[in-house]
Amino acid sequence: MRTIQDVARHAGVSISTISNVLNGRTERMRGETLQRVQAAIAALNYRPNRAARQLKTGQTAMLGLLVPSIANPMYGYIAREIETAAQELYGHRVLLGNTYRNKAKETGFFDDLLAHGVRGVIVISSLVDEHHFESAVARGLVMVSYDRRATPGAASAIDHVSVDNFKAGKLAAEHLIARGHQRIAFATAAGQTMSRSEKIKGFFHAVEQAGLKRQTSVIEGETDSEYGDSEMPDVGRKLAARMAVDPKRPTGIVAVNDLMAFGLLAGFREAGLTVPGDVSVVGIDGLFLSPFFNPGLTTVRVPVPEMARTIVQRVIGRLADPSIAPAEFLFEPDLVQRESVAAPKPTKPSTSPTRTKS
Amino acid sequence: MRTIQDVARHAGVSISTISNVLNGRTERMRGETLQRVQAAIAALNYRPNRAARQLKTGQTAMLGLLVPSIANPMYGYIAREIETAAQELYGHRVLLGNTYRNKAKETGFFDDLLAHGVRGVIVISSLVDEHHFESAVARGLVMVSYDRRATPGAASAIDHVSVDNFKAGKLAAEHLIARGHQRIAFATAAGQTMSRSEKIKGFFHAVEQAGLKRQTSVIEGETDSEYGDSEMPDVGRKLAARMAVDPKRPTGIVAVNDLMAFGLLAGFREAGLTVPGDVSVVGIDGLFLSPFFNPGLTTVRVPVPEMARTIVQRVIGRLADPSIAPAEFLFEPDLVQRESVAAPKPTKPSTSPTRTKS
DNA sequence: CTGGTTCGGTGTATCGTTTTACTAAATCGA
DNA sequence: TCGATTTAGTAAAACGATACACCGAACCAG
Repeated sequence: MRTIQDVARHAGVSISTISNVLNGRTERMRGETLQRVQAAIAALNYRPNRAARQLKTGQTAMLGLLVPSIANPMYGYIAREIETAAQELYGHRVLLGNTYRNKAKETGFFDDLLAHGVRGVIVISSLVDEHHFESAVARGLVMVSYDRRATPGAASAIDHVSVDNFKAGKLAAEHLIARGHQRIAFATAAGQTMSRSEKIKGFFHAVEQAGLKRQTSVIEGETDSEYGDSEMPDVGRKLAARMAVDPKRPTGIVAVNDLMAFGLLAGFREAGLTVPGDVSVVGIDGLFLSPFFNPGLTTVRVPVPEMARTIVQRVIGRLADPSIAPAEFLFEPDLVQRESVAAPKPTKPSTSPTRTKS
Repeated sequence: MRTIQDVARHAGVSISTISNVLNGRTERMRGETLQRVQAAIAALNYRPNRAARQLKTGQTAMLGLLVPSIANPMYGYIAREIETAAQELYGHRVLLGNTYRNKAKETGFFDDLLAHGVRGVIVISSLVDEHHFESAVARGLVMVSYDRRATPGAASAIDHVSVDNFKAGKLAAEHLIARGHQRIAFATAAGQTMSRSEKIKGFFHAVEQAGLKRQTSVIEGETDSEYGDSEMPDVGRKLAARMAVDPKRPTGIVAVNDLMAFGLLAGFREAGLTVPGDVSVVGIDGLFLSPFFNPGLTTVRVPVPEMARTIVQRVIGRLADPSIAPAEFLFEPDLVQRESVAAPKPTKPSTSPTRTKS
């Protein structure tokens, strides 16, 4: 590897001059000198040593990205958009860490980022205890969090960019209600996270507006899905098996996310029920795989690319100007209809068949 | 952030001594001194500055990981296993880059790794031209490649760890043949990659053994799937639509990967065909989502966690000892049976119905 | 002619470590 | 008791960049 010294020698100028052109201070020199320096850089194929630069300036063009598990296709999608935006828009690289929703792993990641001189970090986490976040911020990290609303009232040191989960839950429930469902449920994994409870609030809001409150419920999987990927469809499948044997089961279900919806689909099928014939299901996320399931999954889509751009722009922006105050950004989800929702079968066979036909 | 100076002052020793304990040279000092230093480190919550250390030693505990798209669940899975192994087994962090199978992006990633002082890189790529890999190795990178066989004969500067793709294709075809299929096909995207052609060779090997060669074919999607994720199921869906209208279509299909198989499933369903009733399909990969499709996808599983550990162990090992020669590692895939394969329907309706019932 | 400004650069301390000498004190063998 | 070792630790020169303070020459107004 070439050093700034080599370039200086090759161009016949001092290293200060090289450094000046490297950092855009070209107004201080003759065009001819600039040319010579640039020629030397090109000739030697010189790239500044980032470690040296970082040691001196304390800055590095790297961002940390912490996800529960990159094997979860939703996080993979978000990560791809974030990495691409960071790279193409701002020339930053990203350091990835899987946390498995484990606090020690998250803390360890922050330690390493700090040690590596990385000052900007994007976190996707749903740990309820966010104390270690605040302490990481106190130690100098600029943090933006995905899909994790600020605790209302509490002034946060962290940017929050999330989808409007309340609206997502509401949209899903309203869709079921509009199709005529009266007994609906919200299916989720055990354990509360902020985004989950927002979705549930929105879901109940729609239900109450329709006067259906007494007939609706929240159904929780037996275990929390620790990583948020492989286990999630499994809890959906088990939930469906449980519901299938209940004669008073809901006719329409909104799943906390698409992965759970996929599991629900499989579970109902295995129990001999058809979707949407016997039961309707709507997901939340809008995974690229959802149209390929059978039936194609109706789901509430999260605008991932726009959110990713905002996230990256916030970290970089606040890194450059620390006086910018943390803020909260909310994005609008929208419903995409496919084949997993239909009108419910009439509740009692004794009801006049004309009502069904109307 | 504390520096080694602060610790030295706090412990009442020189910075050399601190550095010595940091680097395990504890045999050169009294136990009492060691204790004092450790206490000081703990008291100040000191972490060595990696940039400074790297500037001095030229080493950094970071690995590069280059994937076509982290939104592809298969790459997400591999990435998770690699990151976890690197972190837990060797304390290394990973720098992620999406390449979109674009040569300029790959080259740019190598440049940045070098500039950041990262010397070990893991690449998942299927670009046919591997010249830029060799040149990156020449510039000092230690590289291990996933699922990309070495070009036979040519001594490579790169480690290759892959699944036995020949066997994967063979296993899939044999399964179809064992179930009685006589007219089978291999479905792939346009564009050749090494792993694709190995799979096809294995596929044909099985077909020839069974004497079925004349009736079997390779069916190519119209466009290459540029990223390897969202587009892949789409080409499968279109392929299925095309096949569905062909009266002499194959009764059994092996898909180049699970994502394409998912698309095939959806495409046949939309065309009014049932799987496995009208046509059987088997995938390759063993994605965690494959059991949740309808029907559950029969697929050839690749042993990702074991491969990930080998990959990481190779980079780290060769980084530590440059005299180790690059090698090739082949892993065995295995078939996991689910519901997407059945015996074919009898070819002609005029055939005695007793055969069908038997 | 002279003092002040630009212009076009350069010298060098510094960032936080690592590591190769080097040294003062203690111990030891004969 | 003396020179040689060993023990326990330290001094200081890098690593490759940045940026502040400086400097000589040319120019210019009065």
